Amino acid sequence: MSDAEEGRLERLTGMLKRRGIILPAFEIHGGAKGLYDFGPVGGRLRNKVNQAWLNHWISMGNIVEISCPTITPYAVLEASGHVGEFSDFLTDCNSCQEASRADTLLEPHHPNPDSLTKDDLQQLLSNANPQCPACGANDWSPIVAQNLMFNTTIGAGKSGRPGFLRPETAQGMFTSFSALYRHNRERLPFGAVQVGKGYRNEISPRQGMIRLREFNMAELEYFIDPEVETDHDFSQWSSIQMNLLSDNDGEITMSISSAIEKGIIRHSTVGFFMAKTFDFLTNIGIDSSKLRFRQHESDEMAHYATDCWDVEILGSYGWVECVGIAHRGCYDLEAHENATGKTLRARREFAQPKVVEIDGWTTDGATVGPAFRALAGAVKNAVEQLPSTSQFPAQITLDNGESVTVNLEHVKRVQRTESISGEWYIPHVVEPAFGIDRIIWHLLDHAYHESTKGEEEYVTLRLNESVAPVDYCVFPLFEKDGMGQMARDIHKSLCSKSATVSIYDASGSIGRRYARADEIGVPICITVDHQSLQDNTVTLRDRDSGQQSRVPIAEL
RNA sequence: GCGGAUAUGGUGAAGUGGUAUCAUAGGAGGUUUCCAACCUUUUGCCGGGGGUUCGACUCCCCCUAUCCGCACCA
Repeated sequence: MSDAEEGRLERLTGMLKRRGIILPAFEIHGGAKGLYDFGPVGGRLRNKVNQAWLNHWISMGNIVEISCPTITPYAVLEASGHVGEFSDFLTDCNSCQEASRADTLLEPHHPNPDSLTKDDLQQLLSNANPQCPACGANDWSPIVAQNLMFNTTIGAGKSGRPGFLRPETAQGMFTSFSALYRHNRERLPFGAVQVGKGYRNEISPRQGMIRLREFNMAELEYFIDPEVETDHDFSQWSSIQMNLLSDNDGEITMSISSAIEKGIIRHSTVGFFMAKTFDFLTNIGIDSSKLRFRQHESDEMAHYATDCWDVEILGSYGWVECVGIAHRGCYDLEAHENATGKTLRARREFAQPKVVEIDGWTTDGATVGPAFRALAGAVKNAVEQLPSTSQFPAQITLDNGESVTVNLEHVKRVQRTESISGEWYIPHVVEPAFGIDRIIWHLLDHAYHESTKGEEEYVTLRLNESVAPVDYCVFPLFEKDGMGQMARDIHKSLCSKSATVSIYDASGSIGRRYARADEIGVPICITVDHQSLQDNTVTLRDRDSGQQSRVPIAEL
């Protein structure tokens, strides 16, 4: 970063703090790393970005909003792979209190302790009871999962269950898949969105808002049938050249639809959400020339993804990943199915029912059971694999390698015709995941505009009006002759409109008040002057151009 | 986690072993017919904890936070 850019960054963060947009949290107690407050101006900014995000997706018509807890039982994140991928298992030496990684301690006792579940590690630790490398004792506390997820205990005392604060909102969408599927009348594609907090106990939070320990995230899970080629309409983006950083082809500029045709974007639904994401970001004020899509290299991909594009935005900290659009395949639903034994599937009806001729053998339970006892199940499986032409008695090799003699009395001929109308499958998921704090940072960074007025430094925050925290400022030119009262009345009537925020300000010169409004990005200032008293008009002053126009109060 | 720098009103800075100065911002009043003007007045600061000392914002130790490298990063 150059000195000039560093100076700008310092002035920007100073302004954000001074004007109550973004401030270090708990500062009177010394502060806390990676935690920030959105202040009296920033709180509303955050809310408007969240709302714009929700509206953007819900308006697609087949996307619903849900809200799941941030406190998440251990089993959920174990199933999703987060416990294995995100945690180290630690145990404390009860003698010297030194913490050690359980998998490291157990390396002499297991070929690959890193691959073990927590319960298996605990078992192995209890049995092997290795020496403490620090003090030589053999007395270990119970294993706890620790590191990138915040541990907690759900419930008190012996009934407490281990859990975590969620590291992403996505899992809630997967665990409530059945309700979503039913709500959507069992038809795909559909999506679910969630906006909320996520938590990661980062080793080293840095760069202000960029890496946080508690952060605002917004995720969309879009469930699709992998066998249906969806025909997305890309016509509205056909003339927009996107900046793409492809894994194989490097830096290229082309439309989303061409990138899909050329196979650079590997899935058209991923491409569709890239285009929709481009719209969202530019609609709220991200500079499109400072936005690019970067494809993950295969070795960089998260443990669940099969194709992934990040949206990176250029700001004071360089190119920063702000959105990830991942094709997660069936990874998550399958993982939760395997862990719970519940069905998380959708049904696909065949165009023509499949007619299946079944012609073979099965076992007669009444004779096979007593004859083969524990092996009866394996015998059944083996017999059902036999061709219809088989002769009995027959010598059969079971799955476990054992050989048995099956007589005619043990088997039954099976001959029937079945009609199968469809099948169950695990939907695939395309997930656009947004880091709201990082996006807000870049909105502010891109909007922050320094100039000089005469001798003085002048700051304008050119926020898009869809996210500007304050919609209007109302100023009486002077607070006398009834101008003050008239301005107050206008202010009150603006405040009474839903989703409208107005500030009344009568202190300081009019220029000073405009400057204060410009600094927090108020798009329109309304001024009551002497003429207002005569004809009930006021001046509207545009933030970016400084242009004024006169309109009747009734038309505000 | 390692190495380096830093921490003084809301913000930006100065300074001293005897409780602190300046600019700017904020409040109140005045003045001004539209872009940080002016006058009067007022509020507000030594990151936290130990130690040395008659006395510590200042010297020493520890902690916390911030910034910059390195490492980590779904």
